[in-house]
Amino acid sequence: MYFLQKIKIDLAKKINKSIDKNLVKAKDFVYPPQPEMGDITLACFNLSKALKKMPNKIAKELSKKIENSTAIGPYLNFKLTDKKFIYKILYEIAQLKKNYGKQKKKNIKKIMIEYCNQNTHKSLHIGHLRNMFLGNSLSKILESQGDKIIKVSYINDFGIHTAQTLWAFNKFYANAKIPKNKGWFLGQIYTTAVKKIKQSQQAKQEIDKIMRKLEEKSGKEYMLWQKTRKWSIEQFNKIYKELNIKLDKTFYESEFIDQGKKIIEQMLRKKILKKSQNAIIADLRKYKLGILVIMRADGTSLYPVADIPLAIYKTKKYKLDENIYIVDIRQSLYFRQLFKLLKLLGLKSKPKHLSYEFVKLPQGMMSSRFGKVITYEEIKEKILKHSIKETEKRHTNWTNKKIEKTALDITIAAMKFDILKQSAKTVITFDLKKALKFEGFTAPYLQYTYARINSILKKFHSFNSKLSQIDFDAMNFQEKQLVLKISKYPEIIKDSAENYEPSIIAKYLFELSQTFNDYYHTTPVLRTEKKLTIMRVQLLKAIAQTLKNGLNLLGIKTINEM
RNA sequence: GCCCUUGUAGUUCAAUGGAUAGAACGAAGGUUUCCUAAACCUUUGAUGUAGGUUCAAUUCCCACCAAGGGCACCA
Repeated sequence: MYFLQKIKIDLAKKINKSIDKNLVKAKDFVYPPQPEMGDITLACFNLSKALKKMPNKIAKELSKKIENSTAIGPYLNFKLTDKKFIYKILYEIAQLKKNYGKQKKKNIKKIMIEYCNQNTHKSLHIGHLRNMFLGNSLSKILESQGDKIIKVSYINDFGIHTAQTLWAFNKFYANAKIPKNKGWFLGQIYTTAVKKIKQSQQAKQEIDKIMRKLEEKSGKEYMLWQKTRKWSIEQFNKIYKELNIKLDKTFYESEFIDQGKKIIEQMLRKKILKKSQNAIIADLRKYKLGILVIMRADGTSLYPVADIPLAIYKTKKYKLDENIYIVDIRQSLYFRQLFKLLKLLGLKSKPKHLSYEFVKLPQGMMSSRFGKVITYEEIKEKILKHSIKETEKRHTNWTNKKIEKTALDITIAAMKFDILKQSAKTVITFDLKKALKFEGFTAPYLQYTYARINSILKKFHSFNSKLSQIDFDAMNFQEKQLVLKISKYPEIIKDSAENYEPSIIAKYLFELSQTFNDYYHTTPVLRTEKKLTIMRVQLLKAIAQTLKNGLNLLGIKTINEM
């Protein structure tokens, strides 16, 4: 257990003893709005009812009985940052290093997280990035809390969109020169397809025909599908590598269709599904979940045909405690319908749709179906270009290779942070102009803070001083505030995991950096008395470690020099 | 029509019923013989409207206004 948590438990015990009732819990302690008020606080309003006393009076009485506490109105404030506290926190971090913030569990759960659900034959855009970044970060965060996480992706390589792209490919790009980035090229074709379909009378029939060929796995169309499918998958793998996203397993829709069709037959016999207007549907109106179409009137498959067998396969093969789907909120009705069908089938699993809001552009909604997207490639190239320029400006003596490597790390970090800093529950308005800003609440700001600390630590040549010999009495107010801030890190991670919100970590790391940068400007670390240098270096090490650990949970690399 | 979100500073976002509603960007001004100025400091400015519950409401409830999303053959 982390030291701050221990302190809260101890304090709660002391207070409960003093009032002779078991009313206060560790989690009742919060932090005062102003650091001068104290390090931790208990609001006495809730005690007021149980003790039948004015909250101000309770606070005042308690402050007399409990050491290091003062009452301000109804609040009972405590000072924590004494020598022992500082030592304990810095010791914890120095011992645990990259494990600082992690939790251990007795009952380890096996949780599958499905994300990175891309469509082949379509553009990969900023909306998909939100999915990837969230999934990547959440798996790391949940893993840090002691559970076993299996990261999987599910590629939709079989929907009608593939037939649409193939249709446009044959019609308008048959003789086109195929560029290097073939996956991106397919995205462009898809956009063309959507436009041309609107203008063409026979398009729908022709596309339906292709779709049937794909279901039959025959003909030139199927061959072309196989070839182009690979283009997309290669593109995805390249992007995952670039973004440092690692998956344990990838499922493909096309691999579950045949199995799905058999299950659909069974479900028809069990009357879970029925025929209506030649299509196969699930009538879920009595559960207030409307109607879900499973198979089209022409006999071709829709998405539940693969989703149902996949869910069964996952649960049985992996023996999951939890099965989490990270998917756009616009599919929340669909997931409720899917989960209901799984339940009707008797599948004992705990599926969870972890939704997040979509990404829009300043001009409005983004939609690959209407060709209004910013692709991954576009964003990356623009930010990278800017990043290279900024890096060159600062390091005229660096080699091109070093500049490019650093600039790429900054670029990926900037993209990830820009998305993750915002709560998953809110719509993101993605503004490329703002994404090119490397100041303020951005990844480069955090990376820069880390690089600065690193630069000091590099210049410090160790005296090999023991933590227990360091004079922490010499710590000033700002330094104590920094220690207090890093002591909160483990509970920030816990909070972020419980709420599935990487944004909590992003905000915390930013605040920590702000406090540090302010400190940096006021206080010399190396050019001062030796004993102060030793003490400050120790503090800096702890801050750097905390920044590194936190950024790692967001999937962001720290940079030693920038 | 039914269901679900969301309205906070010029803009983009915080604040899980608690102390003076915080940041960032923008705008205006300032800091470099001093460990990286991708930094720091100062100024500027906001809870859609009208009620209710509460000792206390940005937060909970109701109505209205506004925006967005989902709802039978896209995923």
